[in-house]
Amino acid sequence: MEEANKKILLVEDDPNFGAVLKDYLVINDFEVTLAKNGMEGFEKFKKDNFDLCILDVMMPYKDGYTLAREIREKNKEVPIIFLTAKSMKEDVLKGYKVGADDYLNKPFDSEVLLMKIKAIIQRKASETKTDNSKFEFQIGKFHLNSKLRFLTFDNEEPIKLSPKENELLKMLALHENDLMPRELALTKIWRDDNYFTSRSMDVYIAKLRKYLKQDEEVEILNIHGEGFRLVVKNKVAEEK
Amino acid sequence: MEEANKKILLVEDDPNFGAVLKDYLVINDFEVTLAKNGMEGFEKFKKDNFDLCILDVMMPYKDGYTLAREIREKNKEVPIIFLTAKSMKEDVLKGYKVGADDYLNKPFDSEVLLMKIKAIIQRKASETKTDNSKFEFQIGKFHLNSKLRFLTFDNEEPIKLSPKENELLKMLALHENDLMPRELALTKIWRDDNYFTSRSMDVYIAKLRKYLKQDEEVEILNIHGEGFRLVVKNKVAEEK
DNA sequence: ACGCTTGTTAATATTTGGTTAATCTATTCA
DNA sequence: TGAATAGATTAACCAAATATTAACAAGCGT
Repeated sequence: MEEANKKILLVEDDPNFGAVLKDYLVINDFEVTLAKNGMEGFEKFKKDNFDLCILDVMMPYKDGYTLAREIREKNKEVPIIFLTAKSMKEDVLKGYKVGADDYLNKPFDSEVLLMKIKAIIQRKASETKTDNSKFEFQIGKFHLNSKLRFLTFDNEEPIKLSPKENELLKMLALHENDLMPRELALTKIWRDDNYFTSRSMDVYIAKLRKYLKQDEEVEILNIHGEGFRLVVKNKVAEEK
Repeated sequence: MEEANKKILLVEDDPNFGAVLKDYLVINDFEVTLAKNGMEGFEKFKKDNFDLCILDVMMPYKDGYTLAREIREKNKEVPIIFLTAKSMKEDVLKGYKVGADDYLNKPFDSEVLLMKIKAIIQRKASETKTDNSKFEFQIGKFHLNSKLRFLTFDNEEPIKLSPKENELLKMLALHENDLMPRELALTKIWRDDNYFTSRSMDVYIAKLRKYLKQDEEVEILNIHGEGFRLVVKNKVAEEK
């Protein structure tokens, strides 16, 4: 996955402290949205997609717990860290009940916060990678299941695909009727772009063509010097 | 889901404190294994399947961080909480680097610990899809009762399955017609993923195939480099 | 100690996957 | 138009993964 900067929603009523903390996080490559109370925090939360929320507990209008509960209603996944000046037991317990991921007493060490943030975000990331997103494709009369590495034509016996065949066909399918740059497949699938991997890729293109020639409507065209194009007749490149 | 008691590995060198904490957790319906140093902790960890590890940082022979690192090598999922007397920043950072889920300074409030435990275990529970409750499966013309470890075909004499045969077949059945990753079975059933356990698993796959070949409709396919797939013909992988 | 079950390791065969080579065709551009 | 470069296709080859059977070791109840 592309390592876009992680977005953090920071809700803190003390403008000085808020600004300092925001700067610190920005310096550490996070994209930070600062809200100065619970109300504003919730509005901003609804308008964007955050990877993490850091909420001050004591705030006017709407305290951190209430905000956390509202956020949880919208999103049961997003990690929440509470900041509090008090270290009262009741508060800590309340925080965990609302579904906090962590808890930090002020004053706290900024490096510790940073570490917690990284730990939490990394944990989420490792959970998300079990996300197999899209793995089924219709290619003319063919059906590709790239998780099971099967290519099925009509009701015939499925063709077993090797990992490379599978990934290459999947990548072509993802660019159906559009250019699939050679370099893309080489860097993503072969993890190296040189003369030999390029020859290897040609071999795989040939294999795929052999499979696909059962269907008149489907073919892999070469775009000289650029890459390949999986053509499915009577269909046009679709936007996403 | 069956609320089996959650298993906690508690590693604490102070025998008094360890015993008290263990009792407290047992009273709160956890199943606690107490180890009095890092060595013992690791041995016990390898022998069982824990839902959570609570590690004291300062211990003779093998400190908490080292132990945590070893545990992480075996299992990247299990939550780890550190206990420490010191509240040195370096220690906290070190803990997070090793992959801690939380951090608690002694003396701490036992209720807070309990809350953290519950929060962490709940989080894991909602992530994991390892369904522990189901124990009866229809596999083509076979019926598997994984509690009694019986595999029945038609009205023939039931086949007794060994624990490993049973768990492996169950795991395949849970993924019927879908990929059952090799690594999943190895980490869950064999608790270790290396060359030898992998060979061992192959042996068990062969045994299961022998049992299953009575039914034409059922077979275990290999997906090279990925895992296995229990195929039941005239059925399709179901979405959830 | 004996037999039985269970699981691991070994030994060996087989299959699969991927790269490279060899040869041939197509495209580009000077 | 004819090198030079890019792509196509088939086959040879090697390494890694899997299959299968057998030998072996540990644990356990009798």
